Amino acid sequence: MSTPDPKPPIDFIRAIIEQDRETGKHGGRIQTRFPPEPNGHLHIGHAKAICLNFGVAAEYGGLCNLRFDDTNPVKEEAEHAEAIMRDIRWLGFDWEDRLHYASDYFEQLYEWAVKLIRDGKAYVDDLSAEEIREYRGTLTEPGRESPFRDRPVEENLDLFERMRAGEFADGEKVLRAKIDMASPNLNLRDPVMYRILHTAHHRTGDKWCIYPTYDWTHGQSDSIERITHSLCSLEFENHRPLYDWYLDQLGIFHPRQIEFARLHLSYMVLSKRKHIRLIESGAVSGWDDPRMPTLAGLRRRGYTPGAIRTFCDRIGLAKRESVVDIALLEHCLREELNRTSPRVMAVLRPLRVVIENYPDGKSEPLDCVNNPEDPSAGTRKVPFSKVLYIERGDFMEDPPKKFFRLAPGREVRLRYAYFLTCREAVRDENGEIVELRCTYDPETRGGDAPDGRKVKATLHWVSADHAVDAEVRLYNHLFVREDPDDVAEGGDFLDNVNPDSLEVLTGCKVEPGLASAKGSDRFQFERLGYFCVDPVDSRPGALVFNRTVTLRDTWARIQKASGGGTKTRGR
RNA sequence: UGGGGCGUCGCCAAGCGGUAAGGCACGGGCCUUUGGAGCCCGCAUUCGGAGGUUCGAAUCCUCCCGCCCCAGCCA
Repeated sequence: MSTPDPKPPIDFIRAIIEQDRETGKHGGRIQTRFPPEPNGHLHIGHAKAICLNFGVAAEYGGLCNLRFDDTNPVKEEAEHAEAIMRDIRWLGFDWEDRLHYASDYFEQLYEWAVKLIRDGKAYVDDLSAEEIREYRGTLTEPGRESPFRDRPVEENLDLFERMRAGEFADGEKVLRAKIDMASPNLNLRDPVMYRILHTAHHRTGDKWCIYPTYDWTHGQSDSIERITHSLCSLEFENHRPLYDWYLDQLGIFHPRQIEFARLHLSYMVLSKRKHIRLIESGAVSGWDDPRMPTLAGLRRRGYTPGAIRTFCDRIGLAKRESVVDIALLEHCLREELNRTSPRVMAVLRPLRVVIENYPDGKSEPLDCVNNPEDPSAGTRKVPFSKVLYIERGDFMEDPPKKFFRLAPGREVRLRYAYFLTCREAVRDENGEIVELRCTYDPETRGGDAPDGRKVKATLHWVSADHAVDAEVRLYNHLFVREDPDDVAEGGDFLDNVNPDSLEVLTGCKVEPGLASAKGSDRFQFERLGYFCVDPVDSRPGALVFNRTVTLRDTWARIQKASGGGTKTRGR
């Protein structure tokens, strides 16, 4: 009662930052940055880094920059930078006027390189790429020094200037830092600082034909921007001594780099290289395919930025490589969608129902609640009539024990409408059930029986005469295994692509109010899941919905537990 | 048999010498006009393993085992 609330646990990075604030480091100033390379698209793994960097800055009264690490002109494009900015804004973050490019620092970097040469800390090397590799040594053997390592400073200066002037061909020379060819850390074995690339850059055009490597650029870029905490993923831990070396040689502002484990998700693949292969193999339609873990794909699928943000808050932050269960992401999604999505009725696999005792030609508007989680969402009218569609999976002629939906002779409730009793299943010449003959109880309008009798199930429905047709795309996990890389000898992650990851349903029947749905409108199709209008393929009169995520489905779990049984057709 | 990291419940993750938080998943119950939502309960005598220090160890020491990263003129 009177004991003060214990401080909620914070992650190790925030702990370091809080400590730095207390000790007054940098005068308490906090500055972070998100440093993407403008190639490829952002995915949910990047979202973790974005939420961390922008989140930390916001929490501690600091600032977060957006900086494009555009040091490799052969791989980068302006259009990717645009897509990345759009994705970050969509996620809900704002870098205001702090948009930077590593390429803005090329001139400064060049001057610093000259300084290192003057100080005898860098040299121009004529070795070829292959030779450099050979000279580097191995994990267990030290490397050998290049024969060009001890060139006089004046010669290095001259050569480096001529490299910049374009006198040499690609690959002919490089500038290397002179550190230690015997270091057990291979990054310190005279790393390359500049390579010759006669390639136009998306921002600097033809101004340069030598380009700084990432390792020579990153730390100084952070320094220039006065980044106090430079957060990056684990694989850069081995590079930290190199970044420290550069900063120390230059005697410039020294950010603190802290590494954390990047995100891995079950049933997903989070690497640019693999995403490209998925696209090129035709497994998915593109970067924004709703099955892709890219922010573009998730957005099109119907994910909300808020759900992704809370997911990033809940996965925690540590140095241990881990694989987060996709169920956690889906949980965060449902949590938000449940609160915010208007309910609507849609029948994906229609089964015709004729109510024999309902007057021909009559139709009545029934009151339906838009969102039981949000009274302010109000109600709407949905037309009811003699002929309806219900979900095929909601009827079974010979139901198993725990199935309590419709069956011959059984009474159920039609949501917001009436109690309905099945009298007969009508079959076609192939023996397939094509229609149900039913009766309703006029006393149960609205869904309650005056005599107090109960039913065990409530079904969604759509009036046949009023229904609007739609196409619905059902998505399942893109991979068939939790770890897509879990393949047989010589196999490939593409072998694990789920052949049923996309199921397209046409002739679905949705309630009439949906005719005007557009953009990326989100809905809960009652009893089925959350769906959104596909922002690229949907048209008025030719609606297309994407299933964002299913509702939790106890019945499906019961079926699965009891040995699978019938395939979950209706769900 | 070089260096750098990491090993706490099925999956994440707190914990930092005082006797294992929380979330997801899972199981059970209540409630319910969504088999949804909500509510309640359960779920690590044990922290990769083995020794040791200590009144007391997931936390300190030693050894061992396992996993990840590094030999791009990628980032």
